[in-house]
Amino acid sequence: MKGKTTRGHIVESADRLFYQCGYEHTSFADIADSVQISKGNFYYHFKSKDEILDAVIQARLENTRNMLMRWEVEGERPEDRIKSFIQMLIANQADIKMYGCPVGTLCTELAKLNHASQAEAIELFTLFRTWLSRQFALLGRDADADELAMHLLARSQGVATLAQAFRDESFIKHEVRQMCDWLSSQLAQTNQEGSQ
Amino acid sequence: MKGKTTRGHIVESADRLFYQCGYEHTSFADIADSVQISKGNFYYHFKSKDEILDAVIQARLENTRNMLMRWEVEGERPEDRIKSFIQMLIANQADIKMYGCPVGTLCTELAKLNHASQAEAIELFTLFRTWLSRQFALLGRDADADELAMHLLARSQGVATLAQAFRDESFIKHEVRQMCDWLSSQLAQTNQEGSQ
DNA sequence: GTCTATATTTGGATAGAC
DNA sequence: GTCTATCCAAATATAGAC
Repeated sequence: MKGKTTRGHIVESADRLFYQCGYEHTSFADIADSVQISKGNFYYHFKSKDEILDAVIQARLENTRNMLMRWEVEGERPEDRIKSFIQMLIANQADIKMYGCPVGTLCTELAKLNHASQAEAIELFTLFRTWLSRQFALLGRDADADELAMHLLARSQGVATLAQAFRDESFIKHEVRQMCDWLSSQLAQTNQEGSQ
Repeated sequence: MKGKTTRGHIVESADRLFYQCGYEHTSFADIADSVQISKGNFYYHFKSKDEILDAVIQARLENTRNMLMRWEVEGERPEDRIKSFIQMLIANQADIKMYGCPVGTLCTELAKLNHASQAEAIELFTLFRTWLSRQFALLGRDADADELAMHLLARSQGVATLAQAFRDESFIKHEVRQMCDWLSSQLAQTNQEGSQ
């Protein structure tokens, strides 16, 4: 969709390069090469590198919102939807093994740069956080829904960081199983409390 | 100790700046300013920026080895020593909130740069991994000692990443309590199996 | 809208005086 | 061992032709 216009191509390539090589390490020349346009043409579409970053983050936000809506529709019960989140680690394991989590690594980098778009990047985390929190609330865990959401987010971040450091996909699979077990135990706990 | 010589000062300042601002984003000028020497003097002590990074990683490796040996001496039982690891998140919570985990963020950055010193940085993770694994083995969990070690490492990485993104120290405290609970449940499981 | 050419700045690195 | 001066390459950004 986005890829049809030159601007769309730029955002698409920048998105991938920022993920694979980092924001600061990716130069205009890299993006220009990738999109097959001249460096000069660039500035017709964006005033600065920061503007490209903004566009990339906005695109990621939109993609994430769409994905969460899809999960919401496709998953019958809240626990099925939470499983969609956990399974994302499996679906993207090849990329995660090579480049880590696109959200976590971007937030980490922007924090060190003290970059103006930090807040926007963190909003990516917030999308998952509030969505997961809502699913847990639907399961009757209103009281600690946000804590459960943050716990699950943290688990997936840790898995991504170590899977990348040790270049280990089997670790992802192993931890995903444990996260599913954890979810089941939380459901059991919920049902137990609900029946009291 | 290291801080007495100019070389030591450079490594010390570079270590802090690499942690707070990232390796690539930290320039020679930044380090020179911090150490209060001229940029030229620099090259008497190191041939390149990469060499400084190597020195920083070696210093961190040594500091980590010393810390692990200290924990080994100070902690009576293996579970006490593992608690030392978990408590590290509390001891360093102010820094973690601002800059994340020094090991995780360095490994993540070097991976994106595809930097030659990646392997050395990952060795920092390996130190914790093998040390934790040994503690779990001492608890009689030889079979899954490494998995337990990786699980704990991942948990702490995830906590650091999210605590930094959301600038939230209370999240660290909350998750540390849960990690201690998890450790207790693992000990219970171990004792149960041991008595069968 | 896209190109080439170029200005400007920064950062890593060297030379040589002291 | 430390300094100043300088070189060189890379990266962001601009100007202006087509």
